[in-house]
Order: sequence, then C-alpha cells, then structure tokens
Amino acid sequence: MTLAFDPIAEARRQWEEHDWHASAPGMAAVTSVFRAHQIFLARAEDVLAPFELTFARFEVLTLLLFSTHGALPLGKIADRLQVHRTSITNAVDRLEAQAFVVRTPHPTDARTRLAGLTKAGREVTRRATTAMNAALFEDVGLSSRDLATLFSILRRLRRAAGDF
Amino acid sequence: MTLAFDPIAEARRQWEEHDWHASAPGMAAVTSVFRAHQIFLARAEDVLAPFELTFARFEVLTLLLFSTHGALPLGKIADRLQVHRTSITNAVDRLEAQAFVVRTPHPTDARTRLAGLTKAGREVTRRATTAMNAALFEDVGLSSRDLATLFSILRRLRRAAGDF
DNA sequence: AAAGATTGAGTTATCAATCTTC
DNA sequence: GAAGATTGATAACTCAATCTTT
Repeated sequence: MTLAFDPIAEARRQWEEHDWHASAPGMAAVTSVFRAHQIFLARAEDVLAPFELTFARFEVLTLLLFSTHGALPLGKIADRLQVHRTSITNAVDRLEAQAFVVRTPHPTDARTRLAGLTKAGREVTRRATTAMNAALFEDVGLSSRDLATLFSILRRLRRAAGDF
Repeated sequence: MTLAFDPIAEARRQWEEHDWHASAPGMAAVTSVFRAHQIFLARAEDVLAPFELTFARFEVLTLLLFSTHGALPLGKIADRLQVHRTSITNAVDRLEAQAFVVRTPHPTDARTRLAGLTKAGREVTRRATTAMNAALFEDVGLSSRDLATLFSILRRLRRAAGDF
C-alpha cells in the first residue's frame, strides 16, 4: 500500500494548522518511531517464521545464548527484556513446548526457576540469528552514519527513561 | 528497573565478539527502535487511560477528526494506519460501543461502511489530543535538533519501505 | 510480609475463511 | 471473479489475584 504523500508529514501539517506548534515535532518523531517499529517487526517475523519463532521468543533465546551459563531465572529475563513477568512465563511455556528450552529448579532458592537452552534450542538460535543478521541487521535500509546517529539519539532517550 | 549498564550496547558488544561486525550496528539500531517504541507506547497509554482509550483507538479517532468529512471507509482507515483491516473492524467495534463512532452506509457502494465521529467522539478526541500534546509530544525527552534528525532518518527508512 | 512464578481475564494484533455487493 | 467487511482462531502482552517459598 503506497500512498501519494508522506502520511506523517501530513499529520504534522495538520498539527501546525491547529496551532499545536510546540507539539508537532514531537508528534512526528514519536509517530515515526511507531512506524519504524512496525516495519522492522514485520521484517523480523518474516525471517523468523520458518524457524517457528516469533520475535518475542527469539529475544528470549538470544538472551539465554549470550548469558554465561545458558540459563537464567524467569524474572531476570523479564527485567532484561523490559516486559512483564507473565509475558516471559508465556514465552517460556511455548519455547518449552517446542523443546527449545527447559525449566530447571534454582540450586539454592526453591521459589526461582531457571530457563535453560536445550541442544535444539541452541541450534535454532544460532540458525535464526544468522538469518536475522543476513536478512535484516546487515541491511537495515539506512547508511552506517544514519544507523550510528539513530542509536545515539535513542540512547539518550533510553537514558532519560531510566533504562541504565 | 534500572540496569547498571546499557543493555543494547552490551548486546552490540556480544555481536562484535561473535565476529558479526557487519550486523552489529544494524542490530543495535533496530533494537533501539523497538525499545523506543515500548517507552513511547507506555507513556501514551498512560495518558489515554483516563479517557478509556488505547493508542490504537486514539489513532483512529484523530484520523477521523482530521479527515474532511469526519467519516471514512474502514478500509481507508486501515490503509492510512498501515494495519490489517480486521484490526480496524475491532477498533471501530469498541469505539462504537463507547459511542465515540457510528457506522453509516456508504452513499453509493453498499459494500462499504463509513466510520464517523459522534459528538462525544469529537469531544473526547479533542481532549485526548490536548492531553497527549501536553504529556508526551511537547516534551518527548529529546532536543529539537534530535527530534528533527530522528524524523529525517526514519523518513528515509519509511521511504525505502515504500510507504510513500 | 516480601519475592518468584503462575493462572485467569481482558485487549490488540494478525491470518484464514466467509459473506455480501460490485 | 474481485472488493469491502466481518467472524473465528491464534499469539502476545498486561493486569489482578493466587500459590509457594523465603
């Protein structure tokens, strides 16, 4: 669906017309981020579909792959991924049903459960990551300079939001 | 939940360690966009909650408010908002239940249905927009220069994705 | 009482299939 | 047959409430 005009620039024009000058740049920027997210998410899901993975589950898998012991408490995963704990319960349920992950008891705290990669999980994560690199991350559709600027600006935003 | 380090910079470091140098900047940029989306969405939903609106429904309302006749075919709304038609059916169902919107038949094409704002819908949209401007768009947490740069870079991305 | 995890309810999104009208 | 919209199924997220363990 290609439009004959930039819909966000059009919205910004509307904002200006209503004398919301102070809000127009912020509105345009925020809306642009929403649309960029939508574009990237669609591409990512396309890449991951053959592996029977969603982006949410892919994030859990990569986090486990890069963690020191290949296993993490569910709450820790939620903190790192900045989502609700129940989302992780759900994601791990599905990953466990796919035999990519197993829940194991915490060695010293019986309340805590660890999610750990299985052999199959480690394998699919490697293959899916390779696919994501090739199909999305290596060619986002922006110049190196733009990528660096984008990261830099959004890092300030994340900093201001208290991420780190 | 504040971490002692920047989780995305940490992920980029992992990518470098695995010799995925060509993918690291793209991964960091894409992941940053995802997190920025998450931050903005949470803020927006907080602002809209008192009006009993979600961001998805707010988008439909503002589109109708700014359309010439205050009413649009459902398919047109889906095209402009770049979402699936069924999402609009669902959103309009709820907006209609809230009496913010009414479905009316298309004057010449019986297949098409128009979604139009009610008086209450027009009012809540105005109030919600004012709140969104004050609480989010007027102070995104970035400088004017950053906002402009962000918009400019993401416009190139949207252009490359075929949005306009 | 507090922390970790899960269950159930409610919302939103997509997809496939269906229905009506052109 | 194609276009516009809806219905039913599925996935994911959040929230409130609950259960177990500390």
